Amino acid sequence: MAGYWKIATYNVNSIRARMPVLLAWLEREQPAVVALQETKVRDENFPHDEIKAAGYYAIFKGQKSYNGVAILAKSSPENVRFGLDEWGQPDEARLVAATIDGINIVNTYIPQGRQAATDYFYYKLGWIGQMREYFNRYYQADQPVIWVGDFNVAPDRRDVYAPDKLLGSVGFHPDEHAALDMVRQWGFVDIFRHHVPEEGHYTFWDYRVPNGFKRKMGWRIDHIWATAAIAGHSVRAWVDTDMRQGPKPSDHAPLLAEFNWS
Amino acid sequence: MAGYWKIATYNVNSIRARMPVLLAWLEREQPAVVALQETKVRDENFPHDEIKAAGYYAIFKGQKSYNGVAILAKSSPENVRFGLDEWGQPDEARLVAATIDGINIVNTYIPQGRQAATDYFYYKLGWIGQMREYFNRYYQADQPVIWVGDFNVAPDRRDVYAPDKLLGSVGFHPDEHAALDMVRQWGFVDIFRHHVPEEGHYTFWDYRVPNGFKRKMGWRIDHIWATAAIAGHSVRAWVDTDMRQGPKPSDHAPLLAEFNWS
DNA sequence: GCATGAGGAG
DNA sequence: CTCCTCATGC
Repeated sequence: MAGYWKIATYNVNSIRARMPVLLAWLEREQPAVVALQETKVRDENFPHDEIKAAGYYAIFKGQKSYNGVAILAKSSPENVRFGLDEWGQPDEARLVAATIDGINIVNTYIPQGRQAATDYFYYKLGWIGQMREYFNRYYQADQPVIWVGDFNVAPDRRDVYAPDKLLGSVGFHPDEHAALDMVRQWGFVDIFRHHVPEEGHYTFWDYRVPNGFKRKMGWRIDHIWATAAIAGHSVRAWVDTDMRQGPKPSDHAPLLAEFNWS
Repeated sequence: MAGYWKIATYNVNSIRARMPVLLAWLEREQPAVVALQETKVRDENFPHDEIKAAGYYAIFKGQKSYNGVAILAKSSPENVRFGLDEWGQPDEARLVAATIDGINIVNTYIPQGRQAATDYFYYKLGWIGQMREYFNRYYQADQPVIWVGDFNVAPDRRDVYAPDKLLGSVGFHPDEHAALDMVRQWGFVDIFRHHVPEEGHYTFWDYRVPNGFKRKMGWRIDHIWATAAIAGHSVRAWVDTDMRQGPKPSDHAPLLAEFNWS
């Protein structure tokens, strides 16, 4: 519906490889805010001009090969912040925050974790845990805050294609669920789940699973979470799988939500 | 003109990367014979089906990454031969010969030579020298023979954008000229030169020269040479630079010649 | 600059 | 399967 304030999160898996798809989708969808993850590009190579020509401000922090986050917005972002803590982490290219249209946006690309019971996995759990401190440090739970991004965690059985088989694997592990739940309890509502209780809505399909998208072998690991102050204004949420039909899709699909917010 | 027998030579710089451009051009130009160089593909990955669907027989010999030659033809190729000598050279993916419509076609991708006074350069000179023996071994100079391909040599001052500056560099070196002239004297006419005496007609523009094509900084290193038996039937010859305007052009443009030959 | 492959990652 | 970097060739 025109007039609603719309936010999207989209793991592009390389913004440079995804530019034709991304620009066509921005043109069509016109969200007020787009949170991008895995831009995989150094800041000096970020396609700022093309984004600007599409009508968006862009704030971004990247590195070569891995990670990289950005926020695109029709209004100018304020209070821009990068990284999980104040003293610039090893991977500050995983979090970008800004205030846009009076709403506090936090966009994260949470570490993938590789394998349960590895250092990578414990690093991921610790990273998630620090998000609660992050929200405590910068916001209050009665403010309008939207936490979006690739969380690399599917919260419950409805969010993976084979919950019994996958339980305990990275992305659908009890420890991840516990860690994420601690952050949720700071004051978030899973906006997609709020509107869509049914199972089988995914945002990610592993390239290595043959025909994973067609066979509906996906994961819901990208999320839009909001505090009560704004969750009450949410109108709908959905996964945009259109671009998965076209050429050169990302392994993720965009997740969108609309709010009746001036 | 419809009815003329048309041959083309085209260094595709990877046939797989060039398929969209190549197919559109075949559809438009419909040559009887097309000699391709630098296909850069192993035989098992040669796009045989698409070529066949375009109405062409294909004979090819490739290797991974480098070299690779092919002949596409509307009529079935006979007496097919690969490599410079009978006992399968290290780089047999540089020469393919066949008889098509009664005309003996030899398609070569002559070594580039890298730097004057290196082993690579002397290898190139030796390779060119062996071409005279090759023609002696398989043909007689009064037969219809067409030698086409990327010779990696610009024969005279009209064939490079800066003859004074470039004289002595690889591709425009007196030793290359002498070697090539020995083969010419076996019995060949440079068909393009026969029709177009003017300078400044090129078939190759180094990708590394910024805007080389626009600035006309090219080389005429692709050739169609024919014995008198068939040179006398040649009607015209030209470089097709159309595809250089479109997306993803090769660093070479196709060279074409027409003959009034049944 | 534009191709190729190898090796690493997810 | 689809990205990345790096090395290599022209």
